[in-house]
Amino acid sequence: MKPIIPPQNLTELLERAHMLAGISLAQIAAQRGIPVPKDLKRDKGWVGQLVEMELGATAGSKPEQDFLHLGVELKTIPIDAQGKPLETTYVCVAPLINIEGLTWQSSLVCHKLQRVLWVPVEGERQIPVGERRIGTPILWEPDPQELYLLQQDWEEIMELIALGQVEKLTARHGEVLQLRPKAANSKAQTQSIAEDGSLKMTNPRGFYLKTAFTAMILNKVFG
DNA sequence: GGGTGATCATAC
DNA sequence: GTATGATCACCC
Repeated sequence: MKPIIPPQNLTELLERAHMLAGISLAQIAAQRGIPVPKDLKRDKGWVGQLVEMELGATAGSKPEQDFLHLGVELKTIPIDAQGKPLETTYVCVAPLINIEGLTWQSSLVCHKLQRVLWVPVEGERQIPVGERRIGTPILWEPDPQELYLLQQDWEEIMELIALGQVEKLTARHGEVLQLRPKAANSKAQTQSIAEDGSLKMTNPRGFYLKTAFTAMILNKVFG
């Protein structure tokens, strides 16, 4: 088994990612001596962590980019036979308190999305997990219009959070970026801002990219 | 069928 | 609880 060392530079990372194109998840898992789950119901992060490992991402639970030294965030994305995303893409947890002075440019969303290596993976449930193949990787940096859309949504959502309206926010807010629950379950609680400016408890939220947005990103290369 | 809200595993 | 990795599954 070859040791997995973090890629030294961007070129090396891209080379590794391109070598995975067309490979099945079972092939990679076998190399690593990792069992393939029968489905992802209880292994929702399995594909992502397998690819992370294979590409030499720094393991850990830090709120940082996967390849900090390269300024790259890694995202696997499940796609259907047409190459369309099957799921929204989780970005990061949403800050609900101590957000005075927080700007788009200083936000975690902005930082993480500065440069993303998208690794498409067949994700239709009818395909056995092990038989699902990895697709062509896409290194993406948001263009001015994409940045504009992201910033608009982020500012609208954060404004409502700051005003104590987090409970009124739904996944329907935002054109490309949405806020949704991100927790062990609906009973999980964290601090948030109340309408009178004091603190209250609410279900933790996370930022997600909507599928129409990620579909556009993938299509820029596909077509 | 698609999208929103809910949930799963794991490390610390 | 918070953070990582996300997909599940129910309701419209």
